[in-house]
Amino acid sequence: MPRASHRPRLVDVAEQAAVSLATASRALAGREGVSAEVADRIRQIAGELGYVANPYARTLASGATSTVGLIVHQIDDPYFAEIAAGVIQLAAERGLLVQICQSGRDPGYELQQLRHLIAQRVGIVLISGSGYDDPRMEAAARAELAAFQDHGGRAAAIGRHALGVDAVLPDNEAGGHALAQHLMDLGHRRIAVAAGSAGLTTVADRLAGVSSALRQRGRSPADLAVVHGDFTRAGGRAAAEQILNEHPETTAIIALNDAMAMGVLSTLRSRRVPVPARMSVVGFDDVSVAADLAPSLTTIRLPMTEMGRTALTLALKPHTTRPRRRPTGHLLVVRDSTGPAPTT
Amino acid sequence: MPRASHRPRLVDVAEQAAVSLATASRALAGREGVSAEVADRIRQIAGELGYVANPYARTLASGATSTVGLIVHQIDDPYFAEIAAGVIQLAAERGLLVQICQSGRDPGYELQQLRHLIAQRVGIVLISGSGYDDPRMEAAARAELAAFQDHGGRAAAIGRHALGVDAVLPDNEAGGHALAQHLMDLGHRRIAVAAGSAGLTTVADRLAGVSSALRQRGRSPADLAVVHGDFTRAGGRAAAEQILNEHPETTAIIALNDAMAMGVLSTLRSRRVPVPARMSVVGFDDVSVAADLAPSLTTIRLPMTEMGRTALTLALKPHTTRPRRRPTGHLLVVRDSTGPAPTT
DNA sequence: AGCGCTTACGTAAGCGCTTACGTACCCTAG
DNA sequence: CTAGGGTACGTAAGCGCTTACGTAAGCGCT
Repeated sequence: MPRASHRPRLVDVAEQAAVSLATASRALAGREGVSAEVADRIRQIAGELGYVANPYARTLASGATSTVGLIVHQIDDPYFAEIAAGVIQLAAERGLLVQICQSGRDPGYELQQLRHLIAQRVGIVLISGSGYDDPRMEAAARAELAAFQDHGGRAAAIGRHALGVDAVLPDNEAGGHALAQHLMDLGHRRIAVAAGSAGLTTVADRLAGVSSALRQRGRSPADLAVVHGDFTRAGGRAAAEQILNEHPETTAIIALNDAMAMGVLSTLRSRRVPVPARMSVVGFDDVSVAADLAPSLTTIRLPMTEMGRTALTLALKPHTTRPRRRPTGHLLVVRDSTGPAPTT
Repeated sequence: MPRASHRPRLVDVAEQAAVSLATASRALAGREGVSAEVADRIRQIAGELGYVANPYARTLASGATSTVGLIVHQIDDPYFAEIAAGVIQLAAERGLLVQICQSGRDPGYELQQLRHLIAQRVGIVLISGSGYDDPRMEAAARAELAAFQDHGGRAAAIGRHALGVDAVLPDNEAGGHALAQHLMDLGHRRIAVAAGSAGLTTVADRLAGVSSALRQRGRSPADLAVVHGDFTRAGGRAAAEQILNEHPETTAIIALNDAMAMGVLSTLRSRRVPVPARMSVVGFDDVSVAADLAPSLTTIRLPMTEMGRTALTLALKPHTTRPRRRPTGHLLVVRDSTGPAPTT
């Protein structure tokens, strides 16, 4: 491990300014108890010396951390990359550092990462990505976060409601509803869903929205062909294969995220199923490539970058007993992957 | 700022084990000078207590940092996201933490981020993304890194040769060469290049490869229509427009990264130019979506995740006077976006 | 028996900050 | 003129670790 180096220390600044350590510290922290002239002089000297406080010493002495830990499923998934971009942006504006961990969609490993971050004394934990339908794990994470907050830490979640912390909540159900409605408006009656792993709450919520839309139109959700797979492009490809084989009458596929939608489009292309002439496809999230696909993807837009910023904003506010909730809103973006149901 | 909390400290472990602080520290660090039985007892007690060393205290005392700072242009660009994934993976295996900064492709801001990371006492700096054709900035960054390494820090770069530090170097020139060759093999004679900003060394290198391939076949690189734009999808769209307007005889477009290639495809689609029947398109990088585009993209595969891992691996090795260089290798991946030149 | 060497551990001095408390000094009120 | 209360600063005690150095015991050797 490398060894940190001989940068100017606070003593150097204090010496130059002919004041004590305490005064220098107060002046640079902008705390009161220092006359304006002295404070100015100290700040100027610090600037000239290129003094930057050693965060390790500062944290050790004060107990106050300025790093935020961010847990994502996979950083190279555009959904999480965009969230991370938002978090990093805002953190940079606030002079905070961001540490990123990948959980790989494994609840056990996620819990481990969470503990690791807390043990590393980050001040803020941001946990993003769908929750898991695994009461033990969720309870453990919840307990961990509660203890963390009891000891002065702050936490916020993105896309998970069951953690007992402030949360940014995408309009999963409403979005699913809007997608199904859009397809029914186009005359589709045989709709299939390419859903992510059954154990993810995001999948359940989006699916619930789809079902409720069907019910609203007097149609039985039981008619819906739901195929589960990984919440990835590969999962989408597999799901599409299965749908084409087992439900050949399908005229529209709802993929529960854009990654799966891309996989679905990929399979349809190789199977020479024209989109949207023969099959309509919709996604969810509106990752930035969605607009550039061929055909461009009809989907639900979620403001991912914004969501990252909001989560950090929440975490920077003081802890409240009742967790705050910030719904994201959503927007149906109609592009070229959807069209009227084939009349055959 | 939150306040860190009452976790077990090393004294607690030492007390329980009835040994001194020093012995406990040594035992947990696995250093010698402790008998096997005592060391075992200490480790066991630490485990029971859930003891995790306070990294701030540890760093302050030892001067050894275990965080690595990673600078990327944009984390939500798949190229960088995949690199980051590799870095984070390996860091997790090694028990290191990763701090990510975005430079937004602005050399000035990048330099600022670099200084910030160093001031924050990270032990390792990883700097990724194309270099800039701005001697002042590059020299400043180089100087900053040299000073950092002189003081015991470690640094590595990904895709930049001029920083005087260990570097992972994508086969930019060879890749460009291979792309041009592939297109010429298909009979294309009117080739245009959708290039990123002229100030990026990556752009220059890839372009040089293209030119050399032309020269090798006895053709003048002057014939090549080169259009510069942002190294993004939007830049690709704009470049394609310009190529279609100003060089209508073009039958193949080389986009110098996949993002631009996606923009190019997008424009071609909206202008109803069939790919590859009327126009072939190639990209560079092979980001994971490239295979799922319509048509799937012929491109040069770079092992981004691997590159991230390699860069960190280099940085974990001791400093050498002569910077190490690790070429990445490359692979031409032929997919559906390229075909024979139209015979008209 | 005495010497030096090694091994296993303890003692204590920091690392560079923050901050509770102490102490001058000045101002105002009585 | 002094008591009381600010204000502006200094003193010093940590924060939780690491590590140079000290020490005592055990060993083999002459």
